[in-house]
Amino acid sequence: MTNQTSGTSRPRRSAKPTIADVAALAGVSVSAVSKVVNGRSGISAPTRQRVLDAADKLRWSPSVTAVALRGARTRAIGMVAGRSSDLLATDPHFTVLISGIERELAPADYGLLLHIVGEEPGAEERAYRRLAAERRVDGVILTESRIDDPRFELLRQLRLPAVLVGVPWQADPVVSVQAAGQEAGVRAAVRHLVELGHREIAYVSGPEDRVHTVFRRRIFESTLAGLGLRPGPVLISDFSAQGAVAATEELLAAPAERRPTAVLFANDTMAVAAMNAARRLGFEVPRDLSVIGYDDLPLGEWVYPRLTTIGQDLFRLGQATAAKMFRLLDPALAVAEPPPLRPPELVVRESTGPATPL
Amino acid sequence: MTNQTSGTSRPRRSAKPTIADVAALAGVSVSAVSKVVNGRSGISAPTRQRVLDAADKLRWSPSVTAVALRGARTRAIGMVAGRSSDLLATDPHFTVLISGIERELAPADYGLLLHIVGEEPGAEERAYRRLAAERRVDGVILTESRIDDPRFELLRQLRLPAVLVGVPWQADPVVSVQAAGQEAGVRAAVRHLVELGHREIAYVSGPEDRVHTVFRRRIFESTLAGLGLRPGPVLISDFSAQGAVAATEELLAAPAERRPTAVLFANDTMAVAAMNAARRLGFEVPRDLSVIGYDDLPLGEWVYPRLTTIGQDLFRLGQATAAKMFRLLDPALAVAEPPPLRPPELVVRESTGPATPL
DNA sequence: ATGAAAGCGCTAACAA
DNA sequence: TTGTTAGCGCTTTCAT
Repeated sequence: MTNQTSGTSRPRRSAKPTIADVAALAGVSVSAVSKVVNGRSGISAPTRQRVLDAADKLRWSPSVTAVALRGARTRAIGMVAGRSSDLLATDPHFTVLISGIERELAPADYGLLLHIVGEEPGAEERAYRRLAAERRVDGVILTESRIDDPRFELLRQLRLPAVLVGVPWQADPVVSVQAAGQEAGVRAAVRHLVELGHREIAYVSGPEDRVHTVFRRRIFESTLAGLGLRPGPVLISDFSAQGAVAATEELLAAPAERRPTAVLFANDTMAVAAMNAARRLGFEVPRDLSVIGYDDLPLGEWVYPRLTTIGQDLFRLGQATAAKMFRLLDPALAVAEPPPLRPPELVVRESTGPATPL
Repeated sequence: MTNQTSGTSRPRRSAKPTIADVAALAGVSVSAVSKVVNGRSGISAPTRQRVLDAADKLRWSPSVTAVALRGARTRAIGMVAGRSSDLLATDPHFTVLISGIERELAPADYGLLLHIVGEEPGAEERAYRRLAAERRVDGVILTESRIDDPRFELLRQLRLPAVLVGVPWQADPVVSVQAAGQEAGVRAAVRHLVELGHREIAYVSGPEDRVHTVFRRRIFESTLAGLGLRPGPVLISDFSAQGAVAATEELLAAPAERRPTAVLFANDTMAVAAMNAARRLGFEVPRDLSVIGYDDLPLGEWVYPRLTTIGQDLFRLGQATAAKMFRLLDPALAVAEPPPLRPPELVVRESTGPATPL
């Protein structure tokens, strides 16, 4: 009765049930159970039902660990965020993206394994190497495409399936996800400002090694050129609020005739920080300075004045990315086609207004 | 030569190396390799070195999957966020906390498996059940303690080690992490306002089923009572910016003699949204209304006016939580003692000022 | 000090 | 249709 001898029989103590317990309870073999849970053929209806009942009763579901070891999927996707936590805290960009990814992963019973590494050189590479060596994930999602991104080669070498969120640089050998017509947003923003009479328009960009940053700056310049205008000052900043404040101070310190009357920022957080900095310097938005952000985060709705921004649906972008990953790993995983991506578009609110003549 | 017969020998194709490859290269047995990587005794120095070299050369590290199956750790901690993604996007609270957790997990080679589930009833429970049934994680971190939190019983039943971030309700049977002296923050904030001459002080709290919310409201009320004052209006809101805006509109709509001259909010995001809402209604902060937030997120530094808030070091709280989890799972994992937690303290900036006499 | 071998829970070939 | 069994990569007795 109180025996605990080896594999004698079924009365397990109280540990987690295994496939063997289910098989025993259903009175079938383990392989029968396996076939049922994996939807393989060659199982009679009554048997299937008995297995299902047993599994249900025992609250059993296959151990991902064992399945993974067996060579199949780990049912996890990795993501390495190489940003300082401070930046992460300021800019919800990532959070929204991750939420979108999750929304797609969850129904497929996939998890997201997150690694937030600092910006120390090598930290990111180490994280990917470990993910691969330990066979922890089926693939990784990359964000913030970089020019000549070293991660692509690394991942190829590591044989880790990867999907990039956003704009690839040249013919980068990694699957990427983005809406067509990326240039629409910045283009519309510039036109909007020009229509409002602005002639001296500044651009505050993120670090120059980021693809999207460079890409957008080029659109900015070419749109202006197409309108026969010359671009105002272009400042390279980081993505931080402090960076935006510093840039704003610099821009507004210029003599009035060279001072920009409008600024485009690389993200909403920077734009909002800039509005506040401007006000602190005695400039009123949008009367003295028009400001445009990027991303259309909820933030923009409740600041004062409400932020005019270039909207992209990051949540949906996350979804699409995860879906692409599924298609890459195993088309059977991609249940439903996610909603299509829309190009970024200008959301006009209150932070832009007519240029005030000097 | 071109054989691919079974376990004949070593010339693996190009797949990931296994412990056997390392053993072969080092000319030892697999168990020797295992002992070396696990720091077991009974290995001579030269052997250890040969193994290390071989592992290094092959860029091998143990498969977490196999280790986990073997019954040891999965080297992953789970976290289920039961918030709408919109709230997540607005309030970086979570992000900072997660960064802190990560900082502690990473050196121990632990990953964070994140599940963002919506607010549909049952979604959260399902997520935990799956985490447990699939044996995906060694333990879970819980946030946002709730009154009579059903998760504790669930997790106990699931035999899933859990650590709670923040204030437990009564004698909840879950390990929890928080700094001593939680009441210090709100208490100092109330005193600060009273010293500035405010007598009609409002409180806008989060949902009433949250422990920290109720806890803070009580401190608010008791501090005021201790000062011989009666609390102003207490509004129950959600944690959203919209909620804060609505609450502010309600508060400011009151006739002047009953209108609060200061408000405490449940978090920084709400406070900032409220400042903007007030301005939109023609009230200037802090002249007409003093505003205090909670958390001390970076946001508060660059809004205008700069936000007075109750600071708690969420990053460090995350670290401490992960450390506690390690201690719970296996004291050997807890490498260094994390820095001690400090009680929340008032950070006075620009959003609070003297009460303007009627 | 070192190695052989038995599983951990599962899947998939192969038998029956 | 059903069951038996050999591993997946690793750790851990138990021999040697």
